[in-house]
Amino acid sequence: MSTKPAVPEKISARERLLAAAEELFYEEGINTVGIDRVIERAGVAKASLYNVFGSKDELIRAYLGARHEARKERVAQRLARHDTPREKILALFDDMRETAAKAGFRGCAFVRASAELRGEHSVRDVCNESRGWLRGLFTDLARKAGARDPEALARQLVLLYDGAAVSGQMDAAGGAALAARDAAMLLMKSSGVSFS
Amino acid sequence: MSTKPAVPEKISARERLLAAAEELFYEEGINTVGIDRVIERAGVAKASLYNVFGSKDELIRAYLGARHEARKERVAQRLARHDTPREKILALFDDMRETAAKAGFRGCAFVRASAELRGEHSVRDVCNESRGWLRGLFTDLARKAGARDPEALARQLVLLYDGAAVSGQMDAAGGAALAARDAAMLLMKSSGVSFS
DNA sequence: CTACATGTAGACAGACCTGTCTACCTAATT
DNA sequence: AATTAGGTAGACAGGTCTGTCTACATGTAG
Repeated sequence: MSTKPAVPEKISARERLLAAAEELFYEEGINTVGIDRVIERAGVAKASLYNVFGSKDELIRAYLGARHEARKERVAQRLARHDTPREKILALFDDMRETAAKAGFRGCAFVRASAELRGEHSVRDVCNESRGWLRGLFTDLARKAGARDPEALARQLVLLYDGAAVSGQMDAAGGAALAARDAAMLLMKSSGVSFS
Repeated sequence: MSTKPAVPEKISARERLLAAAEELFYEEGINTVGIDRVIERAGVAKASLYNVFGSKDELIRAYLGARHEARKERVAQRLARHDTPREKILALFDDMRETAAKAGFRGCAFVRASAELRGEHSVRDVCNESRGWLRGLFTDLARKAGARDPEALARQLVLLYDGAAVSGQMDAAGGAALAARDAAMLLMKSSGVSFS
């Protein structure tokens, strides 16, 4: 292990490929976008893609995995800004509101990708991991918030969260995430979560 | 206008194509499935497809339009079984529960199709019509049920409805529509809908 | 009998897809 | 100085895609 350059200067082919895949796959769909367009936007040779990832499927998995990691990071930072579990739950809907308001929002990347897969597929594992993480997070927060039935409340909160993403993908009018936040407050109240 | 045969005996190429498109497009995606597989399953010549529909895009529009009409019909029949607006709203979630429980359920066909389109596309119009109809139906029922803010309640109910469809598409565990129904009851209660 | 609508079968064009391969280049480590 | 890791450029194979076209079959209306 010799000295590695502290500043790599050049962005590696892997990172440029992931960035290009992120833009193109999310915006236009994993089946619609071909390899050629990805390497063109990344400014990378085709051989590099196959050296690094081995196949398009693996590139898709890496793209979704990177999105999952990025969301975990972003959510963790946002949750750290709040103290009570109740506020943290609402913060998740605030995050969705900001995300869905951005230009180019097209809904949940995992739902979109899953819609394009035929039959069983290794890409589905990444989707399941992401969904499990989200549901677990809601369940954990619901329990800490003192909900009578944390699993049941979490399931309902996930419904609202997914619904807000779908509306952001399909409907021209915004505001779905805000409506979801309001509904989440009511459901928490009915579930016995105390109001500070 | 001469006498038309009362019993056509043979199913027209159009109907067989729509039936094949329904199965294949919904199950595997509109981009993934090629024309050749559709005409093979329909047992129809390629020229017939292009004589009747003119293009694959038009076939997709017809497929989604037929789904929209079928859902309107199915929902109308179910709503007719109930008297109060409150029960009719809950019946919509019962319908979703039954639909999502069927083998081969893959989520909302319009959301799935929309996820595969790149940029603006005439297929999106059919999706928007379907979503407008659903939201209008919820709004109408919410108003008749005496909700304080029918538009707001309808928006929340649509969130739950979409969320249930997403969960049915993505998650192995069922029961999402039932959770959505429970949440819908709570939201109605909070919105001032009287309990019979 | 004729004319027409509706259908079948399948070849074909032109484009795009994934994945492999050869040949070359550049910079850092040994 | 030599080696090696990582990258570029692009041709190529084999397949699939949409859409068009020709040629033929069948049944019904006038």
